[in-house]
Parts: sequence; C-alpha cells; structure tokens
Amino acid sequence: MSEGKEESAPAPSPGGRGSGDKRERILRGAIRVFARNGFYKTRVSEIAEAAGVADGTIYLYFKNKDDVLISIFEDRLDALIRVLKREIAKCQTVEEKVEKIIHLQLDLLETERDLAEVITVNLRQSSRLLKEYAAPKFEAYLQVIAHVISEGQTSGVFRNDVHPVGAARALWGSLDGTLMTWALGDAKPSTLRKASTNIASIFLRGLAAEGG
Amino acid sequence: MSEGKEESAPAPSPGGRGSGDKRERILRGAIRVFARNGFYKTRVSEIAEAAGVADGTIYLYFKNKDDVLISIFEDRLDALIRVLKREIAKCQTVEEKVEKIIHLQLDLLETERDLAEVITVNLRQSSRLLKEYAAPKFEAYLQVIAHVISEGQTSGVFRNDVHPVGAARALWGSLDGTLMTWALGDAKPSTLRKASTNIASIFLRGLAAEGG
Amino acid sequence: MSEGKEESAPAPSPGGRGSGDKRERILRGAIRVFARNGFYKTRVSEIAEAAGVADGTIYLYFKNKDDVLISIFEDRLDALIRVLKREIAKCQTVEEKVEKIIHLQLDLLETERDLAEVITVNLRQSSRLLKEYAAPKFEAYLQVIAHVISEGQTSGVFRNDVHPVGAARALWGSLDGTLMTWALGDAKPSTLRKASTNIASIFLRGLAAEGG
Amino acid sequence: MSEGKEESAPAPSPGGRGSGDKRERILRGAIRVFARNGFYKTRVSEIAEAAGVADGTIYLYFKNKDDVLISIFEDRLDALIRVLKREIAKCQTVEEKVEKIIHLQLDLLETERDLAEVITVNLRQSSRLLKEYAAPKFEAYLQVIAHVISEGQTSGVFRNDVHPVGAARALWGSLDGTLMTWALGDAKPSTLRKASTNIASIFLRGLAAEGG
DNA sequence: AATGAATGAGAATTCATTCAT
DNA sequence: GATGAATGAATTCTCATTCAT
Repeated sequence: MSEGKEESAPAPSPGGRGSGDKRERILRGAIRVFARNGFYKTRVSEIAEAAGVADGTIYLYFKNKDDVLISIFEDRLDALIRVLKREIAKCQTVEEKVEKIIHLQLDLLETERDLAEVITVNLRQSSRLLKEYAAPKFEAYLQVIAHVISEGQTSGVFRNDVHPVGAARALWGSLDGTLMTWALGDAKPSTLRKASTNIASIFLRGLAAEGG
Repeated sequence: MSEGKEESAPAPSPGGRGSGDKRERILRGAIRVFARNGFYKTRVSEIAEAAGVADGTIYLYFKNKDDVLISIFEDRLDALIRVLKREIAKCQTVEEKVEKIIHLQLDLLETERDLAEVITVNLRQSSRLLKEYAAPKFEAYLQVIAHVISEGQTSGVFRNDVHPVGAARALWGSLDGTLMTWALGDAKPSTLRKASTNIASIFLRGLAAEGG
Repeated sequence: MSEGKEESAPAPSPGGRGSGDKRERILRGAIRVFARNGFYKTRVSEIAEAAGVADGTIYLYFKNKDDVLISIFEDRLDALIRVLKREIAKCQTVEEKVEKIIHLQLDLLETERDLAEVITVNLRQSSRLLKEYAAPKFEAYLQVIAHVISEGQTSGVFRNDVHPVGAARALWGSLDGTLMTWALGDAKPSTLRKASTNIASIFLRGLAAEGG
Repeated sequence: MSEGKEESAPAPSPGGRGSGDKRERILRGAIRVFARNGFYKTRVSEIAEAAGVADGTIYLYFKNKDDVLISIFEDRLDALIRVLKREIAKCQTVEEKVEKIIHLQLDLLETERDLAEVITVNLRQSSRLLKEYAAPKFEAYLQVIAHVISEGQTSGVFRNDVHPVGAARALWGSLDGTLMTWALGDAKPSTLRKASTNIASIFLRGLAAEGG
C-alpha cells in the first residue's frame, strides 16, 4: 500500500513456493483464446477458464483485460528479442544473420501458432492502446534487424542505397504478412518452411551489393 | 437472424440516381471513424454522426455493424484491384508492372490515409468474421500480384525458384508493414515515397533471374 | 457532440408531445425504491422496474445511479424551497412564519412519506458525493429559515443572543430528526402532527425575546 | 446464513487478557474509515488496513461487515449512555441536566470527530439493517433524555404540554443536525461550543414552565 | 425512407467472504 | 489465532439493434 498509486499490474506473488506460475498460466490461457477469437471477442471469463482460475483472479495479476494483452507483448516480444540477439551473435556472416532472423522467427512461431496469431493479428486490435505500449517494444525489435542490415552495409556486403530501418520494416512486413496468411489459412508447416526459404533468398539477393 | 443467408445489404436506392449516395456517405464516415478508433471501439452512432445520418439509417443500407466493415473491404478492394489491373495493363515490362503495383498502392493510400489504416489495421480486427468475408477478396488481390510475378518467370525475367503466391505475399507484407508503421507513426509523404522506391528496388533485384 | 464534454445529465426530450415525463417517472420510481431499500441496496434495474422503463433508459436521462439521487435532491429541494418562500410571504408575523415552516415541511412530507425518507435518510448516504452536490442546495434551504429568524430579531420579536444560522440548523435538525424517527418507525400521521405542534411551541418560546 | 439467529460476534479473545485488543483495534480502524468514506464505500480490506490486521482477521471477531458497523453503535452508544447517566446523576437541577446532555454530547464528539460522523451519517446508511439493530439502542438513548424532561415536568420546572419523547427527539435532532453540518463542514471547535450554548438556551427556555 | 428514443442482452470489474497454510 | 490469495456472485453501464412515428 505504500506504493498504492502505481499504474502497472499488481503482483500478489504469494507465500514463497509454488503458485507464482499463476500469472504465467493466465498469459498462456489468454494467448490461446485470443488466438482463437481475437481480443475483443474474448470474454475475461474465457481467459479465466482457459487458465483454470476464477474470473476475479485475473485482476489480482493484471489491471484489466487490456493489460493482459499488453503483458503478452511485453513478455513475449522481450523473449523473442533476446533469442534473436543471442542466435545472431553466433552467426559468422551477415547473410547468415539475415537467414537466421527469418528462419528463427518463422520457426519459432510455427511451434507456437497461437502466439503467432496473437502477435500478428491482435497487435493491431487496439490501435490507440498498443500504439503506446507495444510500439516501443516493437521498435526495439526492428532495431535488431536494422542493425544487421547496417552492419552488412558497413562491411560492403549489402548495398548502401537502402535505408536500414526501411529495409527492416519491409523484411518484418514480409514475415508478418506471410505469417498472417499462413496462420489464418490452414497453416501447414511445410508451406511456412518453403516461404521462409523464398523470403530469405529474395531479400538476400535484393539487398546484396552490386559486386556481391 | 432467421434468414441468415440473405444478401448482405438491403440497398434501398431505387431507380439508380438520387439518394444512392447515402450508402457511400456512410462508408466514407465509417472509414474515417474506424481509422481513428478501430472497428470495435467505434459505436454505430459514431458512424452515423460521421455520415450525417440517423443511427437507424445505417440499418437501411447495411445488415449490421459487421456488414459496414465488410462492405468497405469489398468496395475498396474491388476498386483497388480494378485500378491495379488497368494500370498494369498499360505497362510494357514486368519490372514496370511490379513498380507500378508498389507505387500505386502506396500512393493511393498516401492520399487516403484513413483507408490505409482501416485496411491494414482493421483487416485483422475480427479474425473469424473477416476470415470468411475478406479473405476471398484478399486472395483475388494477391492473385493479381502473383500473376505478374508468374508472367515474369515465364518470360525469363524473374527467377523460377520462388513460388509466385509466396512472393506476392511477401511483397504485400512489405507494403502492408511499411504502411502500418507509416500510418501509425507521424506519416510524412516523403518517407513513404522513399520507402516505396526502396521496396521496389529490393524486390526487383531479389526476384531477378540470374543472368538478368 | 458539439457539447460532448458536458458534465451534467443528458436529455433526450423526444419528439415534442407526450413522453417528456419519462425523466419524472424515473425520479418517482427512484424515490419509491430508495425509500424502501436505501440508495446502496437499490439496484439500477429496480429503479427501472419501478419506473416502468428499461434499464438502459435510465442512462438516457441520468449520467449514472448517483446522478439519479442527486437529481432527486435538486428537483425536490428546489420545489420545497419555492413553496416555503411563497407560503412564508403570506404570513403576517414571524411567529406565524416559523410555524408555517414547521407545519409545511412536516405536512408536506407526511403526504410524501417516501420523499421524506429519501431526504432524511439518503441525504447522508454518499457523504463525499452529496457533500458537493446537495450541500449548496441545502445551504439555500437553511438560509430561508435563518432569514426568518433574523427578521424576527430585527423586529424585536426574537432574542438577539442566538446566531440565526445556528438556530436554523437546530430547527432543521429537530424537524429532520423527528421525521427520521417517524419515517423509520410506524409513522402515524397524528404523531407527526402532534410533534409538529410541540416543536413549534418549543422553538417559538425558546426564541422569544425577554419581554415577548 | 443457515444459522441466521446466531450471536453476532465470534469473539476469540479467550481468557480475558491479551489479544482482546484486536477487536478494539478493528472497531477503531473502522470508525476512522467509515467516517472518511461511509459504510458502503468502505472495503473490508480498508478496515483491515486501518486496523493493521489481515482481511481474514476481521471475520474472527465479527460475523461480517454489517456486524462491524452494528458493533460500533452497540459499543459506542452504550458507552455514551453510561457516561450520560453518570453525569446526569451528578447534576442538581433538571436545567443543569439538560445542559449536561447537550454539552456532553457535543463535547464528546468534538474530541472524536470520526465517531461523530459515523454516528450521524452512517446511522442512516443501511435503513433496514440498522432499523433492526441500532433502533433499540437508540431508543434507550432517547429514553435517557426523555426521562430528564419528564422529571422536569413532574417537578414543575418544565411545561406539561409537550410529549417528553417528542421533545427528546427534537433535542436529539438539533444536536444531530448541528453535528452533521459541523462535521461535514470545516468543523471548528469554537463553532460547536457556541452552537451548544445556543441550543441549550433555546431548549431550556422553550421547555420552561409558564411561571419559570 | 428517415429518424432517434427505447430496449435489454451482455461483459467487465469489484469486493465480501472463505480456507489452506 | 492469523494470514492474504483465491473465489465467484453480484451489479453497473454500454451499445447494437428495433420500431413507432
């Protein structure tokens, strides 16, 4: 209560052992139901049911329904950025890095189809809301890609006549658009793998320096 | 509800001339307010106000709120596809056609920022709803792009090792992603024009046949 | 929408004839149910039922449940003050005026027992809320009484050693307390009439100037 | 609920000494928060916080939230009645007794402003609830006052033409109304003291027998 | 055709109370 | 006895849709 007027999410974090996973269970449940029905069509009681908790428990861990969606982005995008950075660091060439970015992301989401749908579809659900919350996190994500392209330009592997952030947006857009049509369609993993190879190849050649 | 499979819009506007513009006014108003607040946050009364008609009048021209959104896609995507096809037909080479697709779309939406936001943001608002209604129309749109790529492959200008529809999705994704970040950001026309040139250049080179 | 950000109550005030009494019907229904169950124990749906309108209709005429209570005070106290002033003006002596105040108020409320209970009991229900809204109106009411006492002091009929507003408060308190115990008890009109005579007599003699 | 007519409070506090002050701490905390926000706007968790105990602990000492309010009346009114009776007994004349009643009560509440607000404001919060529980205790309190008046009538000091209980109600009402306006206003002790003198003087003269 | 007051189903959120620790 | 996380019933308010005018 000494911090009573804070704005973010509460956090019971109980006795000490065990049930600290309740927040995580709610996030997982929410991802599942948001993916199926979209943010607005999902009732809080459905999130609760999917998480196996009571309706009121949601409000012990999140300020409101919006906060649940925001928290998904914050948690999951953070994790994605972390993995991305770690894996990129292992690559030798920038080409490999670009390929890694593409494969990693499509692969990751292939294994977490619900999260894919939530991030691609729901990211745009509450414009005003997420413009404020998700935008910064999203910017950080784009920076990781832009940085790789910029690196390639410096080392002479990539052409200098494209704006790194612009290219990053285009690349992200390709991945996102592909994911969306894949996730909304009937989503065969093989399709995604082929798409991923195609995108890598188009972008790598499209970005290559003249003499490359 | 008892007659579920009705034609979507009642469509008064008898003879052909005259008050038929009320439907159009409603669509325009809806585009404006959907762009500002998103589909779910927009109240039917707000659409009515933006269109300068009474709440009840909406239901004379549209089955319900969903139908207004669906109609925007149907009308506007149709128009976009028509323009796209007509302009493409005027181009000599496939490269020109690809460039035309890109510039046309970004230019068009630059002049109709609201429609851009509705199409990129709201397309994803009601998964289930639009999956059924917008998907087919959207597929037709992708086919136009895929057809140009396919044409380039046949004539030996584009590489054969990419799937035309996959490439079309990637290209659409690039445009859409660029538009979204542009529309949600502070949206300077010049940015969009530069982005458009970059995307064209990346894709054209990325799609070019070896010896091209 | 040009006046969109106003703070008070909306006001449909329909076509022109007739149903303008809906607001009044809601107020009357609310008085009835607030009297029976108190403000907090009364559900909005009960107000609606008592008024014979749909739940949502309440919100066409009032901002929220609080606003209904506030409006009762504003409307009814205003009416009471108006009657009070008019009747007082008809009296010859200040003694008559004081008697009029007492009888008028107890009589009035005798015929509107529900209103009596709402004003005496519910006035104090939402401290903070009514402190802001009802207090000013209430002050105006006390002023009417204080003014009569002050008048009596000037003309030498009443003693000068009491503060007019303080005496007004005491007189109001007597009436209010009597009303409360009467309204909460089994409320026989005769009891109230006797009480009213007693109070008048105590206060008149209590306020009289020495030589009176 | 199945055992409706239970004794009100569970009352742990075994032997007699020791932790029995927890009940008192809760009552004190409740008086504080009820005074600030009213009964209905006060959450049980706020009472707990004000008392420095856990939410659940409240239920070890009180059956429920209602019971806390009821207990405040029972405890505090009892104490007030005891003090009243004791002090009255010390007075020589009935006039002194009436003055004692007035000063005692206003003085007492001046030093316990929160309790004043709880008793005057909250007494009326839950009609049905308190009608049953507080009414009898309140009746006992009125009887003390009525008895003094009755005594004065018998001894010829007070006029016989007023009903003792009616006069007691009027006197109580004056005190209560004065307290309310004082407690809800900016509550300067001096105001209250002056008011108290005024009330005493009005009532004593108002109740005096003709030849007094 | 057009209107907009009225409707009432639906959903988010709160909070008194319980009970495992 | 004490705790406070969890519960879920209860309630306000919103807003798509209808329909009398």
